[in-house]
This record gives sequence, C-alpha cells and structure tokens, in this order.
Amino acid sequence: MELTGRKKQILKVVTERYIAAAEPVGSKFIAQAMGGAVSSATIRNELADLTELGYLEQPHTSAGRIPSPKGYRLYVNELMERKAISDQEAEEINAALHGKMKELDNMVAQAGQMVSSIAGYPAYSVAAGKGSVTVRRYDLLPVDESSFIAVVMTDGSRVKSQLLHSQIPVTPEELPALANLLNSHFTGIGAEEMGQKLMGLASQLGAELFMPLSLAIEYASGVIESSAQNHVYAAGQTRILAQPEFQDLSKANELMALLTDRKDNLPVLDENTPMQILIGPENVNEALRDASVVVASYDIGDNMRGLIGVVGPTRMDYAAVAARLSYFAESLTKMFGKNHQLPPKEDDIS
Amino acid sequence: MELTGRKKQILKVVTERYIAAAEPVGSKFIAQAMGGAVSSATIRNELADLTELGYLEQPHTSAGRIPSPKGYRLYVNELMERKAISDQEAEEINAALHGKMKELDNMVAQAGQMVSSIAGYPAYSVAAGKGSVTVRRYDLLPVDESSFIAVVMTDGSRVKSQLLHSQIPVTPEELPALANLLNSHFTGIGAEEMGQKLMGLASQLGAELFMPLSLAIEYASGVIESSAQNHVYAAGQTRILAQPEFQDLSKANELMALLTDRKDNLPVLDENTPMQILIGPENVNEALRDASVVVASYDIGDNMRGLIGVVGPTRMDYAAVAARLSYFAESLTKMFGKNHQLPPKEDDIS
DNA sequence: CTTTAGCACTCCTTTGCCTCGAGTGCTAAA
DNA sequence: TTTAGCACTCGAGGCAAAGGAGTGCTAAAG
Repeated sequence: MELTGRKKQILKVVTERYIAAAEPVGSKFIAQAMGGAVSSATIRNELADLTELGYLEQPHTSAGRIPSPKGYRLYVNELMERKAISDQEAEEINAALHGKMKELDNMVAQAGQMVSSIAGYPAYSVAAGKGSVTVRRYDLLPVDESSFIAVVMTDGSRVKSQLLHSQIPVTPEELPALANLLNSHFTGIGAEEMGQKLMGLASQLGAELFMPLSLAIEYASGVIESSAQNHVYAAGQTRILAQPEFQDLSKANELMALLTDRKDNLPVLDENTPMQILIGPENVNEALRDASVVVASYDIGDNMRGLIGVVGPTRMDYAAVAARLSYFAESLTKMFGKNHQLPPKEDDIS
Repeated sequence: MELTGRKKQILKVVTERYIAAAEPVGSKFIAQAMGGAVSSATIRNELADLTELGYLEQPHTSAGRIPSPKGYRLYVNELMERKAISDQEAEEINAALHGKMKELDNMVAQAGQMVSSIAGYPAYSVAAGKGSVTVRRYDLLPVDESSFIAVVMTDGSRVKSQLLHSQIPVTPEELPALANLLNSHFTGIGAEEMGQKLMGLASQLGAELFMPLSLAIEYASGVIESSAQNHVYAAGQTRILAQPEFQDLSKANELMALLTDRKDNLPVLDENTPMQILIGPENVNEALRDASVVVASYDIGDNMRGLIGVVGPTRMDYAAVAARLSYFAESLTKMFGKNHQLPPKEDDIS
C-alpha cells in the first residue's frame, strides 16, 4: 500500500529533523515545519497511522516519533534529496586527493582516513582483487653466496620482493636457471598447486637447486596469500563516541571492537553495485544492528576494485554521506583511470 | 625521608588491593590483610601519614585510600614483587610466537596484537631504525618498452620494489647502465641529497635516460622516507573500555583517539633502556595523564629495534604486565638473533 | 610514646517521592 | 476530514531521607 503524499512528507520531516537534532519529533514541530497548513492534531492522526504501518517508532508513550529502520529505508529510497555536493565540498575533496599518495596500500589507507574526515563518521577501506591473484613473473637477483633477492610480480602489476637466505650456497650462475624454472612452471597458479608442483620436483632436482627454489616458492605463496586476504583499514573510529546514541558504553564498545579488531567483518559490496546503504537491522553483523553503513566502490584498474565504507548511527545524515562518498569514489576511479599508480598533479578532476 | 617498613607494607597492600578491586581501600581491610597484628585505628594513623606524604589519595572524606602516582612509583620501584611469569604463561607466549609470522611489518603488527591479548590492555608496536636509512643497492628489471621494475635494498636488508612507467621509452639495454649510475652515485645518501644529485645530472643526461632515472630516484626517496617514519601499530584498543576508570566517555575518548588516530604520539623508549614504566602524570602526553604505559624494546638485528608498549589505567597490574612484556620482548630478541627473518621452528626458546 | 576502643562526623549512594512538561490519543464538534 | 480541547502517560530533574562505609579525634591503656 502506497503512502499518501502527506504521509511521505511527514515522514521526511520527521526523519530529517531527527537526523539533525537526535531528539524525537513531536506533532507540533511537524505542523509548523509543514507551513502550518494543517493542525498538530491532524498530524497526530497521521503519525498514528505511520506508526501502525511501521515507519515510525515511539521511544515511550509521551514522546515524539523517530523513524524506524523501515522508515529510514523509505526515506533513503524515495524521499531523500540526492543533493549534489557543494562546490566548496568538492574543492575540499579534490584538495585532499591531490595530496601525495604513495604505494597502493598506503593510498587505500589514506582514502579511508579522508572519507572519515569528510563524512564525520568512522570509515573503512579495502582493496579487493576481483579474482584470485597469481604470480605473473619471477626475478632472482644475486646478493652473496647464500642469499638472493626474490622479486615477484603478480596480476595487477604489483611487485613484491624480499631477501632470502639459503642454507645451501647458491652461485649467481644458478639463479637464471632457477628463475627460468619458476617462470615456466610456477606462474598463473595458486598457492596449493605451487606446493604440489614443488613436491613433484623434489626428486628431480639436487638439493643445491631445490633448497633455494622452495624458498622462493614459499615466499611467492606468502605473497599471493597475503594479497588474497584483503587488508581492511579503518580510520576515525573515535568519531562514533561523539554520537549521542553511543554514549552507552556497551553499544560503543561493540562497534569499536568491530572497527578495530574485527575489521574483516565489515560489510562488503556486491560487485557492480556502485553504492549501497545498509540500515540498522539490514546489516547481517550483530554489532551493526543499531548502526548504518554506506559503502561505495571504485575502480583501481588492473582487475582491482576499492571499497570504502562509512559507519554511523542509523540516525546518520544519509544524504550528505552518500553524496560525499559517491563523489569521492568517482574521483578515485577517475584518478586511477588516468594513470595507474600516481595521482594527477593537474587540477582537472571534475 | 625513608618510610618505615610498616608504612611500606601498608602502601603495598593498598596498591595491590586497589589494582585488584578498583575500589578505595579502607583501614579495616588493611588491618585484616596484614594479619590482624594491629588494629584498624593504628592503620588509620599510618594512612593519615601516608596521605600527608603524598603516597595516597582520598577520593572524598569518607572513602578509603587509593595510591597516588607517587605511591604507584614507590610501589613499582621498591615494593612490587618482580615475579617471573608462570610456566603456563611462558608456554602460551611461546605458542603464540611460534605461529607463522611473515614480513617484518607484519611481525611488528602481530607482536602488538599478541602483547595486547597477553596483557589484557591495549598495546602498540613500532619498529625503529637506530640511525637513518639509506639505499644500499639498486636493480632495474625490464618489463616492456616503457616500464621497468625498480628494486631497492636498504640498510637492514629490507627490499622494496615497484613497477614504474616511463613516458619516454626505455630499452632493456639502457637499464644496466642506469642501474650502474644509481649504484655508483645514489647509494648511502639521504633523500634530499638524492634530489640534489639528480638536479646536477639533469644537464648531462639526455631525456631518455634522465626520465627513468628520476622515476627510480623518486621511488627510492619515497622508500627511505617511509621507512624513516616508523609506522606505529596498535591493537586491542577496545580493552580500555572494559576498565572502570574509563567508563567516563570523555576520558575513554581521548585515549582511544590517541590509540587510533594519533598513534605517533605514543611514548617511545630511550635507547639502551630495556623497559620503562610511565605512571600517570609522568607521561608527557596530555591524553595519558590518567593512564600508565609499560614499554619495552627488543632487538631485530640489522641495526633495528622494536618497541612494544602496553597502555592501561594507572591502576594497571604493573607486576603482571611488566613480567609478561619483558619475557615477550626477550623472546623476540632471541628469535631475531637466531635467524633474521623467520621464527624458529624448534622448541628451545627458553 | 604507641596503640587501641569508642564515637561523632562526613559524604557518597541509593531510594522514593514529587513536580513539571512535552506529547500523545481520544472525543466531539465544525 | 479536520480541528479544538482535554485527560492521560511517562520520563526527566530536583529534593529529602535513609543507609553505609570510612574517617578523624579523643581519651584511656599498654
């Protein structure tokens, strides 16, 4: 059953007022906010309907109304004005983005920090590979008779390297052969398969080759495993403590724990969805039942995408957060589209 | 003026009781805890003295006593029993340490997490170079006509690498020459000096060499700068919320902010000091005035040292935390002493 | 000189009670 | 369908009383 226009308008007023003031909204205020066209008594009738329909809630009998999750959902879907951000805000975001960003990990972490400060709520940030990661290329560089550097390039052109120490000496002459072996047999496959192939080679190779080979493969497995498990960065966690709904320590505690110790449980976004808003109980995670999350994705290129989420009370300013977050995500996509690793120095992100 | 033995004993009882129960300690309890040898009235006289001397405080007239920072200090310096940790605890710590640890950054972060769970308080962890970091060696690996991989090894045998894209094509033949140039002129120096030398070469080199060279140097500068700024990892921040002294949101907020957003301000340790305890106002940092920090260092080798700190209320269990933390730090030092990058698989850490 | 029993006193905490006010829901009339 | 009117509900805040833990002081005992 579709709500009447007036009911929707009332719901909108209630929601926006409650978002702004964090206090239950009474009929008198609503009547006034709607221009005094109808009396507060009329509003009360409408409020009773809206409450019965589940869009509003009453903290107690003699209090005003606050939106229920269902009410917020309707607000977000239909009532909220998808306001574009102001020029000034855009300017701020651009300025922040033009600050130097270095490695990918670093950028992802920094993006989270920026969003947190832009949105005024805690934020989290992940870079996720769209598929599984494999090694595309190996290089081995001689260091001394027992050490060499392994350089591993994975899908997405990310390069990792480490100094490895072999118990058995490795001559610089052997390294190219080893690298060949690695490049011909150990590219494009997963970590387990690597282990199996390595086992298969154990009998065919002498220890003086097998030892450094297994070191390199152990390292490579570690690299692809650690890039498979997406590191989640969180920032601005303490901002929730400023929200009146989290003055209650136990609630704040749960959320803080999620945002610091159990970051992996933060909601992710279906692929191909640019942005999603999860309101209160729509969240699967227990700790988020009294909170809302706005999460957006951006393209990093190289088959990777980034995810940025904002966590706040259900009474979050959805319109503002959604506008800023989506602008930010779009800016990031543009930035990565232009050049792979470095931010543009010019001013023409728009 | 040196305290009498009995006064010290009383201070010890008060401190330990307060640490355990988080409630002011009364004269009756103390008399009982001391075996009933003296009456509570006698204790009251002693308490009045200790209060006047500044070792104890009274939240209000009719409450028991709690230790002042000065009292804690005396307790930590003289009264606390430096108990060795139990075999079971040692076992737990060893078990945790034998879990797989991968890269250095990762290890440092993990160490912080372990300590937090061992101590039951938030913890932080840093790896600090003892001097400034410089590049020791460069390698350049061809990828395609406009891209190559730069591999940079710094003091401490840490290896970093990244794919670089040059606007101007670079032929694979040019790379060894470039690498030579880098290795002969751009090792062992700081980032600013690199910049200057690069400027000096600008006129002597053609653009087809200068372009990739400057890319590599920009990257190298970034590497040494980012290893100079020590990344601080924090874990278990939410544990402070369980402490009764931080039920007050505003205090908790300050500390949380320090432990999440301003981690760089956490106290560090003078070189050559194995462990330090900072009690309440002994902390320079405002946010730590009502908290205490126990911080210990360990040797990573390669001219690096690690730092691990535990943050808790002034009413922290100093004896337990200090014992566990120092055992942990010593274990780490031993672990790194044995082999540079990987934890021992054997069981003979002891 | 030190220790101790006794006791008045202080001050926090809890509890109950009261009032106040915001806001509702219902009724009856417009 | 809207509105004025009104009784009613319920939380917030203030206040006083009761309860209790613990002190500080005094005077006597060791």
